[in-house]
Amino acid sequence: MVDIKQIRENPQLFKDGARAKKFDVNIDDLLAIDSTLLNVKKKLQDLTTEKNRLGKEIPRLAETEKQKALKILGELKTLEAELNDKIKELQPQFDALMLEVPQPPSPEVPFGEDDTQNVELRRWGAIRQFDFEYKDHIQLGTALNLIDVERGVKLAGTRNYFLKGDGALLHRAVLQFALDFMIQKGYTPMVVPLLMRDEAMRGTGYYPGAEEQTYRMERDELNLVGTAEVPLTAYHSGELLTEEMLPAKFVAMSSCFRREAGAAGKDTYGLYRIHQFDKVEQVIIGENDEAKSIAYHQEILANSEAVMQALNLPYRVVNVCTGDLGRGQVQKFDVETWMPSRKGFGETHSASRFYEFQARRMNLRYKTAGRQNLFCHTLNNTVIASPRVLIPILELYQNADGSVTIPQALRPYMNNREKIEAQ
RNA sequence: GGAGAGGUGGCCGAGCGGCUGAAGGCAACGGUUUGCUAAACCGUCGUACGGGUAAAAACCCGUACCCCGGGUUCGAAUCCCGGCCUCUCCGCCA
Repeated sequence: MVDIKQIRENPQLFKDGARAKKFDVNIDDLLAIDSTLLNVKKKLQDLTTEKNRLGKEIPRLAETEKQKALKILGELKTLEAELNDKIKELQPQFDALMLEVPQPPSPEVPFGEDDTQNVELRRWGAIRQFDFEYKDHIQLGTALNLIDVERGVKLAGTRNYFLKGDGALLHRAVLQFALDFMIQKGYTPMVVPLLMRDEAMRGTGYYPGAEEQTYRMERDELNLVGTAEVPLTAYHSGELLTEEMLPAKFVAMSSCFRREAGAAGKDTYGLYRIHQFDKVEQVIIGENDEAKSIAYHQEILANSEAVMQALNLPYRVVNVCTGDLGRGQVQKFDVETWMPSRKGFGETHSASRFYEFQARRMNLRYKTAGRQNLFCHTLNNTVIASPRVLIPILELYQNADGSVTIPQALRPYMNNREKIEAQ
């Protein structure tokens, strides 16, 4: 959520921001409701002042005076009810609109329509040239008995899969490696609940908007998270932290669930777009300071790059353009990893910073040394998501004989083996 | 699932329908003392919104807020109803 005062002062900034991000929200309507609401509230306040004043006199008045005062109070009460009705009508409209207003993007963000207009910032690693006919991850996974999509679909429908044998081990290895890496960087490891109340979904900015993308336990009014970002970011929601607690750095490994509604027919092959996967996620809850936020953003991006470099996977970093930004994001860097079967880079990481956007929604604040209460800044990024990252690992580490070399960094997690071979 | 208890400020915890924005304690902040730290003592110390003076810091006035929403009342933290949440005991289960 953004600050209504800032909208009042500079509505154009928010109009432009919404348009660039391709969100449809009527700032003029919002401001009109805001000013009416403000006006009604002021009237109500004046009226209440008068009511309170009169009420306090009552016990001290003589009988006739008292009756007179009571009569006036009665009239004031009818007026008060009218004003209250007006507020009850407008306040929900105001609140709903406020949840819709996007955070304006940083000036660093390139203007663009969609992900094709994201701007590449840098590349790392050499893209492997094959001197034999390479297989894609499904072919490899089937031949080596690592992946079973057919039975996943039989039991759970499309976009489901089993990982099996070394496939299951490789999946665990890459996640554990990433988690250990982050712990060593000083991030606090967390095991988090995956069924979240609507409040947490709203607080992180997923609701309203991502309801269709979310599996929901209707009976219990709980939502299966699409990322550990939700529990980690909302962990301190509603709290007043002290400045010494910041920055709070968390890392969690969790399963993630996504309905992929609206993606029908897209990326239907393989393990790229699936309903359930596991992810190690990093979250920073920081001070209300843009320079610090930007530094943290670089930090979480560097963490993910370090993991990819340790795995020796070629990737590029893109500066995500305005049209591809979420409602709350100020700026987002995606890490895209080379995937031979896609003949291109596929998104494997997404590093976002939000400034106060999420913290405002969840009332996440801290007290400064100067004893001022400020909203925190929040950021998050993928550390590793699997099985998506198994795509480049399997495909890039494959050998002409059909075996797959285990990346050096993962060998300690795979009983120090060097290769995955057909049994 | 059955029975009961409870939700008050950063935290703990009192609270008679008007004198309570809320006792007391802890924490925090400022100061005195002290070679330093600690202790002791004195003082300050909720949030949001609106209005006023102001460049700002700050200050003043008002309103709201003691889980949420309704109600009773001239007046509600306090009484009534509904909801949400937490805890304890029993049962069941991992």
